[in-house]
Amino acid sequence: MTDNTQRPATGGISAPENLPTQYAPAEVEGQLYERWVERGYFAADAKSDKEPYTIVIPPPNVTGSLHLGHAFEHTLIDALTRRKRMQGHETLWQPGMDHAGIATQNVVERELAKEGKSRHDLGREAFTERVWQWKAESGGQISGQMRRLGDGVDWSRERFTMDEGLSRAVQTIFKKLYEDELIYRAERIINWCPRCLTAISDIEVEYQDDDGELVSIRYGEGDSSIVVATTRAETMLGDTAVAVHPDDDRYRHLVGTEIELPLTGRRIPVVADEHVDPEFGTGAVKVTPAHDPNDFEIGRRHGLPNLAVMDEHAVITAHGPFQGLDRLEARSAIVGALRAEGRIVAEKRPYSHSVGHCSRCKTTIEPRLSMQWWVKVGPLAKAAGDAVRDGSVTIHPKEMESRYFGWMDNMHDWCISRQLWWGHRIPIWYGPDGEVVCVGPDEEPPSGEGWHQDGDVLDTWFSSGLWPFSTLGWPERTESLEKFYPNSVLVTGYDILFFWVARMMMFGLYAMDGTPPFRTIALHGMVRDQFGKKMSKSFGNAVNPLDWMDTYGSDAVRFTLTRGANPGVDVPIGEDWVQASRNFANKIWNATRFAMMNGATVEGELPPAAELSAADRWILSRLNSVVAEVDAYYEDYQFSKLSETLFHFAWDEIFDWYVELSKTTFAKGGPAADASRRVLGEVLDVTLRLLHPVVPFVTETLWTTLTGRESVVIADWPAAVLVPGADAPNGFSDRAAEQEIGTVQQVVTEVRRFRADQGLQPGQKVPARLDLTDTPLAAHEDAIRQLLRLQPEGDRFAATATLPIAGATVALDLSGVIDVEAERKRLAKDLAAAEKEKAQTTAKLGNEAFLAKAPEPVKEKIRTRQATAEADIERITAQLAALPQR
RNA sequence: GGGCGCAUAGCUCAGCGGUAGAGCGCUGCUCUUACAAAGCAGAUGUCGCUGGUUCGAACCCAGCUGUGCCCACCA
Repeated sequence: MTDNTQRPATGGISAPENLPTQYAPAEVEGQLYERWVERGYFAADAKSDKEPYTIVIPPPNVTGSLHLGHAFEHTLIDALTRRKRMQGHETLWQPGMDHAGIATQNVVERELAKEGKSRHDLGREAFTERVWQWKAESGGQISGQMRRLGDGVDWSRERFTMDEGLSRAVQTIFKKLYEDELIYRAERIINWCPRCLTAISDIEVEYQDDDGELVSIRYGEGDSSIVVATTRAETMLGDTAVAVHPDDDRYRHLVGTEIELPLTGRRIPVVADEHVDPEFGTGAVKVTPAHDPNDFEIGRRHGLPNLAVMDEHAVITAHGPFQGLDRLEARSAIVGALRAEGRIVAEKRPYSHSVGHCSRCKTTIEPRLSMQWWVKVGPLAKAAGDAVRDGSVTIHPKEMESRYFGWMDNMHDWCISRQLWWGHRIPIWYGPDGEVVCVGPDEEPPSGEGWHQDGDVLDTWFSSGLWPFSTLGWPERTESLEKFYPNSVLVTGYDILFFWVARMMMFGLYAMDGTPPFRTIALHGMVRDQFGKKMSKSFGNAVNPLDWMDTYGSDAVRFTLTRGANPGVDVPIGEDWVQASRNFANKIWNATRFAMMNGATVEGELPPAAELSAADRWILSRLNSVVAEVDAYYEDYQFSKLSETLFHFAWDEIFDWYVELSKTTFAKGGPAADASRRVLGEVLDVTLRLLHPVVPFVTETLWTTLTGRESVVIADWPAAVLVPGADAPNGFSDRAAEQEIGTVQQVVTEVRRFRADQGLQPGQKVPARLDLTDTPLAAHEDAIRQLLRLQPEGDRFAATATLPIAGATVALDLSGVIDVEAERKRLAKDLAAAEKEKAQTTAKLGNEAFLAKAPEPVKEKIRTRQATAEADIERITAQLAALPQR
């Protein structure tokens, strides 16, 4: 769709005089969003001929609400898709949510606990029903918040990982993996959360240093005794060996013998194993195969029994005085008992060591031997690594690749079964005679006496790994799947590179016959507070982005986040910065308002180059450069750069100079004013379109008012700026005009500085007289007078000094009103700076090595600097000489 | 224990081989008819330390110090 096919805007603010002097974001944002949705701007059509552009949302948890991290990620995705939409792509921003197995089950269980019930009181079916009910009532508040942010997602395609369709996808791939022998069942040591009562995968374990106590315990008696050290004394009840290094002479004589395990009356063997580090501690380690992953491996190598002494709640089950104690009670009880027997030979307290915690509830993980389902990741991870290695998928920023490879190349098999009720139930049925049957989506499960389904559900990341294609209808070959797979880019935080990205890569390549789920992975950083500290609820520095959006507008929040977004780098954000962004929005608002009140227009062709003033040509030339810069930054995911570029171009160049210069032109009227009105309209039109992906709301209001067209959402993305009559088919460029306006700026700034230094009031009468006759600035005399607020015709003064700034002559009155000493001081400072600059450049140009080796453009630059310094010295010396003598 | 990153203005960060930048904060002056959520002007840095490469280093190399993150089975 192009601009001229758009209908005129209806309703809302349509005339500049209706725009209030201050921008009030809250009043317009909500209505604009609903209008966009109603008009179907965000709907993606699988039948379209346009080139597709697809991004899937990293699905937020149903339990979640929008925090700044989401706001950040969504802003980046939204900006990318909005731009592509304007560029004429068939754009899909796929929304949806994740069922978040453990997290959601925990929330609902907590709710039940308030009623004094547990999930077991309800039973499996009623409990899951209850979760669905919870989801319907309070889950998914995030979608309302996404609307507030302005996320241009296709709501008609919203998906949930527990939807029927997505569940079919889960079952389908499970069966495929099972049949390819990439899913298997095995008894291993897994990470067990004794509070959630489920296994969790390695990456769901968070390690942190905890203070513990390292006790050294003497096993056995006399010459055949061995001292072992442990932080987990309670597991000794399950010890089935002591291990030493095979080459350790201290213990060589004991290998193969049995020694007494204290408190139990059992005798356990001493085994030799390479895993033991003879340098650490006493060089002897107790072996508890049922409660430690390393010990399990040692046990397997030596055929040791696995003796479990704790149940799923981490309560001791071993017969004896410790039965019924939980692991911590048991630990101190056992240490006490050992001490009483004189078995404790050393204690080190506190002893800081790394302990695993459940990422969901922070409970200390208990390694536990149990039967679980696993994905054999070897071949899948290999393919996922290769896809990046061979360049079919690229990672931004590139430094993150090494992390990705490090993970993919060393991935352990993935434990996918969870002892939960909320999630995709494992499609495995067991028969009365030990049969195991995997049931596909359209198959009848076996029935009859003794058949039952596996009670576990799948890891929540199993279904989110299918997200890039399950949301498009897979396993069916739908039109949407054909059109929108693979996704164009994945935008997500580096923190879930392994949780999520790795899984999508493996499953995508596997399910889609080697086609990766996306071509590019663009990783962003984490949002932090204004001091660079991690935001967390417990630390009290977490911010609710909705509060800021209410106060300053969604655009302000979005612009702040984008402005801080360097690829892969964390983003600090503080309220001051949101305020600054709001000020920017207000500035755009007022500048556009001014332009419209002065008749700026987008109607008709741009006037031919010959009819444009230097200022017009300058700003159009700059506009053309900015369009190109912004495009380049978008292609490289340099959000910070593109926002910064637009911010400075709009404020420093358009608003501070072009708009100010145009005031004089408008006041004069005539054809020059008409030309300028058209140029100002053009510049704002293009700039608003460039800004729209980042600040959609304020640009929509202003652009529709300025142009009278339907919506900037469906406007064309700006292309090269073309001016009739200018021989510049790839975009208008006018270096001479840029230089000329640069000189005007220099003169005006110089005089302003003089006046500020002199403390001269603007109301005070004409302290400077301009004589620009026969200079290139003659044409700008009126504008300069206006900018300096000089009287149209100043009196002549007796004592004057001239400032030969780039050929212009500014005559300054130095009689009477000025502070001669202050001026002398200022000039002396400037003179010193200029002389230093001259000395530096002269030294450089006198350096033979420099002249021989430096490239020509650099030398040219230095020569220019030298010339400028010399001119400055001449000028300042003249000014000093002209100062009244006393 | 490995791997990766970072140290630049009071704060948060750009710059990554040719005169030190931005936003906020700070100091003056100004209600100039788009905007005081503004305008104009200004101050502020031996670019962590030490060496090296180069005509030239904030930028490249080495070492050091400090700091952050990721991974890892050290009892």
